[in-house]
Amino acid sequence: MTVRTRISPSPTGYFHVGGGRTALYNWFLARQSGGAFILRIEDTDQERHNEEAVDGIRRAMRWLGLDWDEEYRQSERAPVYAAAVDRLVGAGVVYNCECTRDDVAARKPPGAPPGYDRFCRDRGLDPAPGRALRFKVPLPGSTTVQDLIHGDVVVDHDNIEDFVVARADGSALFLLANTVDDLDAHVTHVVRGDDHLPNTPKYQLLWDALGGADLPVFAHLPMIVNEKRQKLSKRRDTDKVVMEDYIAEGYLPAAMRNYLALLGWAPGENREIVTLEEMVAQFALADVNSSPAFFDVKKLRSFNGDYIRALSVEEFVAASEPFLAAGPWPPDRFSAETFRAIAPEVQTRVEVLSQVPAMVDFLFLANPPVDDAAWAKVMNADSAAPMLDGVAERYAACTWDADTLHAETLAAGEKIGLKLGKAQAPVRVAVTGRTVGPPLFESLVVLGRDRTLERIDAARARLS
RNA sequence: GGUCCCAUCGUCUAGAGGCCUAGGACACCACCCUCUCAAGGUGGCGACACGGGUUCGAAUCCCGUUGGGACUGCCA
Repeated sequence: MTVRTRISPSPTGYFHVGGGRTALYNWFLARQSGGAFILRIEDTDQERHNEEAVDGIRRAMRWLGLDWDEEYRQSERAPVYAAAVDRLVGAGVVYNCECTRDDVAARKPPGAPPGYDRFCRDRGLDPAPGRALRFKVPLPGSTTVQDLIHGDVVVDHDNIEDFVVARADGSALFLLANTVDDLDAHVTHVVRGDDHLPNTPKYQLLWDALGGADLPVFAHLPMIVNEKRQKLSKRRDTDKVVMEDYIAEGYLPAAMRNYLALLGWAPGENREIVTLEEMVAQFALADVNSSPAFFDVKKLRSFNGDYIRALSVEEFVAASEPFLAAGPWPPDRFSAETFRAIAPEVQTRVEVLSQVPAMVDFLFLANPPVDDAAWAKVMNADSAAPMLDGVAERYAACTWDADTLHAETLAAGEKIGLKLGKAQAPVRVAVTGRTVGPPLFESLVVLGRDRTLERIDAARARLS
């Protein structure tokens, strides 16, 4: 039996990191077995879905490096669902219901549990406008979900309401469309968030009613949660949930993939940074945890830093390009060659690519802004002035390489009783505008003698 | 409220009854390296929710308690 897995996002907003992990696991399963991975856009709710989101899903999936073999849109499959509804009607497992939410609530004593009270179950209502179709949950009975992650979950039918299968206008609801699609597409593994676990008995009931043979294998993934241990949601956690935001911030797909894969699964042998190939080879649903995992952006950043440092300089330069293109300098002042010269120093100093421009802006801005706090901290007239005077004189005449600049700066500092650590600070602020940044002497080499001297003069003038 | 799920350092996890004095990673702290900041190196802090069983032996199995979460739409 060939493995067939699917990811079935609903295009109501941008692609979610939780969806990313679900997609990743499904993709692992398909790729490790030569099976198929299906993208199914669940847009049966015409009201809420939006087309831009569909593109966003595809973009995010491609960015993650997840390719799919088949793609479906539920909105294009209405006739298939209509046929399924007919089969259910024919089998006598559904009934028409005219109750509104308010009707049901009015019938119940205050404080009673919500859920449909099966009022219309035996009324034998004919189809008519305003009447939805409900599934007649077999009573008595119980359904067992055999879940690879949670084990056997048994639910008594008394606790399953007669859920709506088709709207009054005849259109299919999530549960029906979802089940029919899995049946039609011969999906073998349903791997999704465990927020769907309570739906699964209904899914199984429908599967049987539709004449499905072997059920798919189920694996309900633990939720990815926020610091309050609530499931990550677009509304509550907008700042950390949207995949596109991470793309924009300069995370590497490989780092995101690796981090996501580790949320609920571990490759073993105390290893964390693992290649895609290793993950595909070693991933197993049986090894997935059952408890929720906090989405820790700090750890993600750390992973990203690791991945950035593992890049070759050429790869780093290429990955930085879009962020450089959006830098705060006029485009004509940017030089790829200059960036390439300092790139190895930048590479060990950023955790996300969006930090790159600020590391090198002093090279491409005519007048880099001077940070006020930095200026206040190191530009005290007593030592800064003589220091700047000293290096100005020495830099004007010396050989322009890092070793010489290092020696000259050291000497200028010693002359006024400063160690290099203290001595370099005013020079750094004068030239780069900041107290921190890439190594000073390498930076000066790349900047060039003329501009270095100009900036030292300007700072010196401002000092007096 | 009802149903269901979950419970190892702050966080992600290793752990399938003796290998556990509970391992790794992120974060944090200290030190080393060092022109700043990083990176790198070394070390440190830090957990089996609680109570009962079962067993010669339990983080691991069972029951209960407590605590968290999901679901509870003619949304998906």
